[in-house]
Amino acid sequence: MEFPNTGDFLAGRLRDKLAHDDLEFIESLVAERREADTGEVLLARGAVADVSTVLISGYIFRTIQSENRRFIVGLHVPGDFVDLHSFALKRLDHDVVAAGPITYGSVPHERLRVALEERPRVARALWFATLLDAAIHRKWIQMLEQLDAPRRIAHIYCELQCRFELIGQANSRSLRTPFTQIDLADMCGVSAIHANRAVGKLRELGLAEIRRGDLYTSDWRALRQYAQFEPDYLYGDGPLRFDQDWL
Amino acid sequence: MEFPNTGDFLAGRLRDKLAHDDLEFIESLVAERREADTGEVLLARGAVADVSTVLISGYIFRTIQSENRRFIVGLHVPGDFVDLHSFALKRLDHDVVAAGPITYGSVPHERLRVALEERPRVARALWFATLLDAAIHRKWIQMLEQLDAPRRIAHIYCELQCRFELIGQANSRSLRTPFTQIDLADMCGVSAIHANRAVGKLRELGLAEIRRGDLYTSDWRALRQYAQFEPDYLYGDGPLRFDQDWL
DNA sequence: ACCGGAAGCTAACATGCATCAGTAGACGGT
DNA sequence: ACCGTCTACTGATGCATGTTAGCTTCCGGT
Repeated sequence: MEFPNTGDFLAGRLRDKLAHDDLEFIESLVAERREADTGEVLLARGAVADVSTVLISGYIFRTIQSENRRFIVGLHVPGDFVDLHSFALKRLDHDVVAAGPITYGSVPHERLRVALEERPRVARALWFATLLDAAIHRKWIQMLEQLDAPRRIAHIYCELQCRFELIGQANSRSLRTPFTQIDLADMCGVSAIHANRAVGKLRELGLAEIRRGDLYTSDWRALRQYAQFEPDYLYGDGPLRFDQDWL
Repeated sequence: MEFPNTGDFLAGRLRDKLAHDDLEFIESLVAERREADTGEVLLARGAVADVSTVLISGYIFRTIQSENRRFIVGLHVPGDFVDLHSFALKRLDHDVVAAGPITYGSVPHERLRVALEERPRVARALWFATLLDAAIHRKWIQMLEQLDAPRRIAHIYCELQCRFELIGQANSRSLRTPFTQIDLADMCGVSAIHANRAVGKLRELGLAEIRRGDLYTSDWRALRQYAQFEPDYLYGDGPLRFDQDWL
């Protein structure tokens, strides 16, 4: 799960948005590299932190815990800053949790503060990252308003695949995740049993095979069409494409 | 719909977060004051703007248009900056639309750029505003994953009431909006017919009466409890309370 | 080899919601 | 005064999803 072709471990979505020395600078912010395992809470709702976290390998959930049930309201891939807001908001409204085994880096807020003042391009890139998160949130809202359970699951995997493509880590025929069907259910807002039915339906339709979280398909295009997935909102290529030159 | 007790027309959520001269400064950014009516698109998906918009009175929807249907993915009240992202993202992934008659102010990006450089406290306040939007998005995701239609409608009104309280514009027994039942349906991801039944159910339960978008209730507490509404995520008072001193 | 727990899977029934069809009142245009 | 359109409202039917219960498979621990 390391970044290929480079020693950079955190370039992620920022890679082609920033000059090389800015990337190196961001990496130099990381004070420590750590590991965590399934279910470990990196930052709990309401807690105050003096570091922010960047995901290096694996997946991270944003979850909101209610009385009976856990809801997954966001999902992160390597290269994402997962709690930049803890810097600006002081306390987070939700939990940040490891989904499967991960490695991550810690960036002390003090270094972040200095960086934001001295490197305007870095500041903009980080702002872009939080706005991208919001765009993804909006897409999830639409997805929940519009799609039935099998399409929601397909959409989530399509989004993940696309985000991996954007950081150069996608495989063409499979997408490995440690998600259980319960995780999928909590992302889609359906019961675990129904998530199981939905997975079955995708298999039945010949669109995708999901086993132990790993998705296998021979036809991403068909899957994307079924899920009504349109990647514009990720600001990669296409009509909404983001250029750092803009700012 | 003017702000009470002051000539300030845009203090909004920022009022108690900033010193008076910072507030005056933000207001001085507004180059022009305009009006718009139901359905007018202030900023279309994919369009490039050289101004950002602050809502002065009325309501604004964030919408995503799909082939057959419109989805409302966000909602704004007076004092909100509704397209700060157009500044940083260049192009927006969704439409910004007037919900009923509104007045709004336009802030040229050039002024914004200067302001962000020269007034760090203002920059932080605006960053806070975009992060607050993201927190509201997350709550909507949870709401859609967790609640049935009547509770979703109740939750939306509770959130609005709370946001008006935070800007000092709430009435104790009623909440006026120009929303049609179709609007409510598009926010909740249900059909207009079902939105109608949901409104009927709230009336039947004696929790609230919704007529032409206006909600009347004698017991906000009961309504909040029914909708499982907990206002933490709005970063007003309470455990997550936001202090500008933090940064 | 055995056990126990977690994940995946299935069936049967109950509820939420969509869809289709249709009615009634409000409103603006002519 | 009339018409058409938009919004609110109602009933009937079918699909999507929740709930409960029970079963299997896999896997780690002893």
